[in-house]
Amino acid sequence: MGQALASFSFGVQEESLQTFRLVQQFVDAANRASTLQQVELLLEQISLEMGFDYYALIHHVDHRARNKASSVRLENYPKPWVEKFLEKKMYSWDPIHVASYATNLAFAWSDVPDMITLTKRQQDVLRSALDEGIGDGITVPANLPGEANGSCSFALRRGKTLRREYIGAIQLIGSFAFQSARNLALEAARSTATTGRVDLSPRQLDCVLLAGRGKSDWEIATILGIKEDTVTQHLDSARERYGVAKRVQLILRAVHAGQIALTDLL
Amino acid sequence: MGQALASFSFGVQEESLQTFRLVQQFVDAANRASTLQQVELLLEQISLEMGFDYYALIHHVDHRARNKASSVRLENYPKPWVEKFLEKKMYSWDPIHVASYATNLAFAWSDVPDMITLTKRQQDVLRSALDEGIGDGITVPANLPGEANGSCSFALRRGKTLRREYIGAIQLIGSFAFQSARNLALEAARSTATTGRVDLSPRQLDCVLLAGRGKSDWEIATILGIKEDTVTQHLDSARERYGVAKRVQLILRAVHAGQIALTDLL
DNA sequence: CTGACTATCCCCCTTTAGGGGGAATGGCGC
DNA sequence: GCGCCATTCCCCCTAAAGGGGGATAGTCAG
Repeated sequence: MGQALASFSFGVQEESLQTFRLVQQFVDAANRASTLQQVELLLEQISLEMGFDYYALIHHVDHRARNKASSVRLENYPKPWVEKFLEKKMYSWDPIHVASYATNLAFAWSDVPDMITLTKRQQDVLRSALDEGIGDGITVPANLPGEANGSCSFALRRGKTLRREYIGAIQLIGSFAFQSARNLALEAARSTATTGRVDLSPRQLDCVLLAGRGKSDWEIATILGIKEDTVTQHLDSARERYGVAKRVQLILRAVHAGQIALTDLL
Repeated sequence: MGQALASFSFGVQEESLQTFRLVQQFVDAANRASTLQQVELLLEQISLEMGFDYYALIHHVDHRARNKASSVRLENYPKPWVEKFLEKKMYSWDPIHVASYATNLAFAWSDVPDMITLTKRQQDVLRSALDEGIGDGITVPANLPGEANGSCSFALRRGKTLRREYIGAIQLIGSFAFQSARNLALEAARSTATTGRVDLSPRQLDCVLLAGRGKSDWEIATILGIKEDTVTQHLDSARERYGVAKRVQLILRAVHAGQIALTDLL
């Protein structure tokens, strides 16, 4: 497996200032957007201005099955391709998506073979996309711990040659676009469900932290130097506070509430 | 809890081209760097050029305990602060770090209270940093699924006022710097240990998702319309893939790897 | 002082998870 | 075709989690 060849540019010298202004305008507009439709319109405009045919700002999840409130999908790919994509559940192993888990930087699709080792199935995906008229493109990763992975891509129709000059600009545009869309989706999701903030006691936190690391009640008791029943009691009352019945839910609620960090449990 | 106020700028109009060239130069140099020492030197130079006193390009892990090969720590914070930071294991719940899990964009430290709800302990951290002479700063998140979270920060001495004009430039500089450092560290670590990305099968994902919502094996079986033993089997093999023994750890690994979203489980 | 909360410990019980074995089917890659 | 993997199902057993019921002692605010 090779490494992502970090490349960067804002366009040739005489164009760079102009490109920069394009980015500035996009970011300002994205920050002002109050609906996902507005963000999508901005994506459409900017992709045209930069000479792209397709855009895709998506969370890598099953958009048919999940609660759509918290996951975003803004794209203008050919419908048959989208159908096939969802049908085969490609979102979890599509080579472009997998490559986006290997870097924080924007990358050209034609560089993907240098970034990850492609399985035959993944090579088929690239060919399959080509058949649907999708050529080369650029993808900006958008991964947040504890959230579904996502990305913002811009692509060309088959046969067109990718201009890499704007990859620096696209890095910024993609990042800001995704954040804007994500915030709007989260806002919409938040309005439905209100979650009151609950804090755990220090000792409860100790137990929850260790439970989150996969320790059993007995192990936690041994580590903390108290009886197993006491640990059980702490975890019982912690679950009661969050109003959940299972250990798994307790840990996830504590992580979501910021009481413990996901990285502290791994 | 408010939302991150995405802001962007390359500096005032007459300075923007100059700032852009600074970014371009940094990125070019970062791409050419062949050792972590070179990257650190670049960080030192660029932080000076942009008027910062401190830089910190770090993975959010225990740098004393873990295998240092794959985790990066380049920083010039005051030694007492670093000592205290590691001593109290702040890397896992430091408010700046936690805030960096909520966005992909560079953010000012003074905006953190608008991004996440600070616990009392986290407020103490900010005061404690101030006591050590560390004032405001800007952090660029660097989170990759399946890897330790990280970030690249630039900070000022206490009392100085943060100039937000360069936050767009810093977004790029931080991202490229981190990727460069990460690649170099990985290259060095690749010889010893290989940490491959692990994917779950579609059916395993179905089971893990429901298990993460607190369902029992029997309930999952009923929902999916298969036998309980099959569900157990899927969860067994899923746990085996991640090399973990407990259900809780399985869910957390899947969440951290971006296979399922935390918000889909609550 | 009293009531609320915390932390500690003890008992009972049922359900669930985890650790061992197996086996049959179908798809895909080499 | 052969091997690997995903998916489905079956058996065994022990360990752990969850749902009840208690008790004692300390802190802290009203």
